[in-house]
Amino acid sequence: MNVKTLCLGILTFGDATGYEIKKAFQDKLSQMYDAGYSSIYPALNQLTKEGFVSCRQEAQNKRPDKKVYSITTEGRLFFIEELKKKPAEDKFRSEALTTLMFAHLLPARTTSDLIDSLIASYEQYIQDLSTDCDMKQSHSEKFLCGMGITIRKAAITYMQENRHLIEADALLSQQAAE
Amino acid sequence: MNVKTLCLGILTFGDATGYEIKKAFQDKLSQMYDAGYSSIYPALNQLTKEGFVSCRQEAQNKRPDKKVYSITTEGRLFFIEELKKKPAEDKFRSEALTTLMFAHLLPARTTSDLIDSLIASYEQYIQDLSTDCDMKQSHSEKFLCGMGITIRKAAITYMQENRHLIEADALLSQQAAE
DNA sequence: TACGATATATATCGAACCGAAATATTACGA
DNA sequence: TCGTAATATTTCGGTTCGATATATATCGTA
Repeated sequence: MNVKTLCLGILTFGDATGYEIKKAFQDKLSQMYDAGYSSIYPALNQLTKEGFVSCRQEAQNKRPDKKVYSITTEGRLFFIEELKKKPAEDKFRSEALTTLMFAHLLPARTTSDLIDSLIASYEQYIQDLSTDCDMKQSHSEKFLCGMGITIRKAAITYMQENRHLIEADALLSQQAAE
Repeated sequence: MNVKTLCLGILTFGDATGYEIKKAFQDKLSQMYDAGYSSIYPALNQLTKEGFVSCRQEAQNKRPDKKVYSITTEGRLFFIEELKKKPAEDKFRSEALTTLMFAHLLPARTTSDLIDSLIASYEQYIQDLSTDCDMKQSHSEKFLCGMGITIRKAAITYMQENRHLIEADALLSQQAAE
């Protein structure tokens, strides 16, 4: 599973331009998989060469030509085969939480501020997602959306209940330094 | 924040070889940030050129020379400056959950099996982490470890309580097709 | 004892992916 | 009117990933 394959997957919902595919990544999948233009447009060119999508060019008045992509029968078959393959392990990367491993090198205040702003950004995320989530039509989308909210709520509660572990360390090492 | 910077960070805990740095990524940071040899070794070469680490070569009997890296004063200062920068947004990527967006293209059984094996892999992860977590010395490590466990537990509960949303859809579209 | 698996140790290739910028126009709100 | 957001595509450079190659020691087990 990669960006190329997922472009194909998004086209199973209907024809779309590269720009619209990028929006679909954000609307439908951003919780679980994101992709940028610099991955999507080259992917569409490759898929066209391979015969998995077809492309019709629509001229627009005073805008760049719109290229509308459709999935072909071969593309559909290929995508379903890819779906059946064992998915890769989930990946999570957080620079903010990584920073906490080096709390001993920073002033105690910085550590606390970092946790505060991490909690704040998660709360913001939950708020944005909650309004989105109600508007979703399909059950799958609601499921994924709710998953994103649940995970972040659990993370916030955990941070609030356990931040003292890290903050105590930071204070101690600061006192030792003084 | 990137692999290069984090190699520097790991060296603040003490001298290490590339191989040992890889292990430190797994032991200390795997929850939050992972890196492979193909990122670490070139990073160490660059850091050496830039004067942020020094390298002493230790000959070993019948094994390749061991290159032990130490962080320099400039390296330490540079790392602390990097730590102060605003961290990038957290990133999460799950091919398994992404697959669920295309449940309508797969037989209903496959969807259920997918959720089952996702729950199983999270449970395995929690078990592995729990034993690790008790052995951790520093509070920061315990904090991050606990975070990983908490998030996955929340995800499992959510999936168990809401999987029917997706599974009902899959059954319906299958009946419609028959 | 022989065999396979695991651990130590480094290097590198190609592919995938990301972030940012360039380009050009319309539409909308302050 | 001025700036910002939306529509739409392309591309550059840098980062990262996955896989493979090389070489040896050690440990368990059949």
